[in-house]
Amino acid sequence: MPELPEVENVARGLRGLLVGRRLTGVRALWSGCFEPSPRAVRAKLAGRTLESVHRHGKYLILTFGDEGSGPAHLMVHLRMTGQFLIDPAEKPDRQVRAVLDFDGVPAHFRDQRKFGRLTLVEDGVRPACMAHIGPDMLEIGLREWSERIAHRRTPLKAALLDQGIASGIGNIYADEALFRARLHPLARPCDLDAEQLRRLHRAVKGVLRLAIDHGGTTFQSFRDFNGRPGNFRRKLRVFQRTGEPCKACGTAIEKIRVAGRSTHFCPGCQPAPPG
DNA sequence: AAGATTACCTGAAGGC
DNA sequence: TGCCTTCAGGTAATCT
Repeated sequence: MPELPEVENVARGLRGLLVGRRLTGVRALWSGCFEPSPRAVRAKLAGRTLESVHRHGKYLILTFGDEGSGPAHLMVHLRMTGQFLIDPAEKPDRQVRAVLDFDGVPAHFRDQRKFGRLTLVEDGVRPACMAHIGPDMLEIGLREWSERIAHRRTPLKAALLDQGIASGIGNIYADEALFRARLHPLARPCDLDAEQLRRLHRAVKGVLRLAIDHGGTTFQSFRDFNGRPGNFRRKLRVFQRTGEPCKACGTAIEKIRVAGRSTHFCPGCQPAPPG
């Protein structure tokens, strides 16, 4: 389940191995992952050189140069199960949806559940799928973040997952950040004082940075560009630890449902909000 | 208007 | 063994 730390690791891999190479082939094994179509992506990008790889929230932005018309971009969202495997030893398996060839180096876009998308974006056009996306969670400062979240009445868990407030947090790191900030997932942003907001902002950024350093979290499907799993899993304090003792206080971790998502917390460290 | 629900998909896991 | 149901989570669209 790629969230910001996993996507950041993918971005670093693509950047290190593919920038400066020419996109020599675009093969669709499942055409549905290309927007608007494999044909359009091929027509616009084939033959051009990958100039940069950026990340914004959970999006990857591949920018291609050469050609008089100015740069063009391929925006990638891995959604739930997407991965990029660079120069894999094996041929594409049944879950590989696209192969991008970079001067003989194949990049397999693999995605079990077909939710991921590779979207062609013309330069200067703000793509529709980015229109509602807020600032990247690693870039946003306490003041701006507070302005965007502090008036919300929805549960904290839902607010953290709202990509319009700040982008990059998913289910795993939302739970982990709330634990580290000692805040209950059902507490409301509008009820937090300045100190609690500061603590949460710090906890979110801290857990994201730590996870990046550990190569992300792997449950079933996340792999880095070499096919290696991330090893942040052993650092998790609450996520998928239902019934196990809290590492801080020993209380059994509980699982509830918030905003339609499974939510893990420690009742001892994260006391219920009043009401 | 914001919160909740469903659709999009596939595969793993659990129940019987 | 095997069929059936449930669950997993990111996001857009649809409903309340």
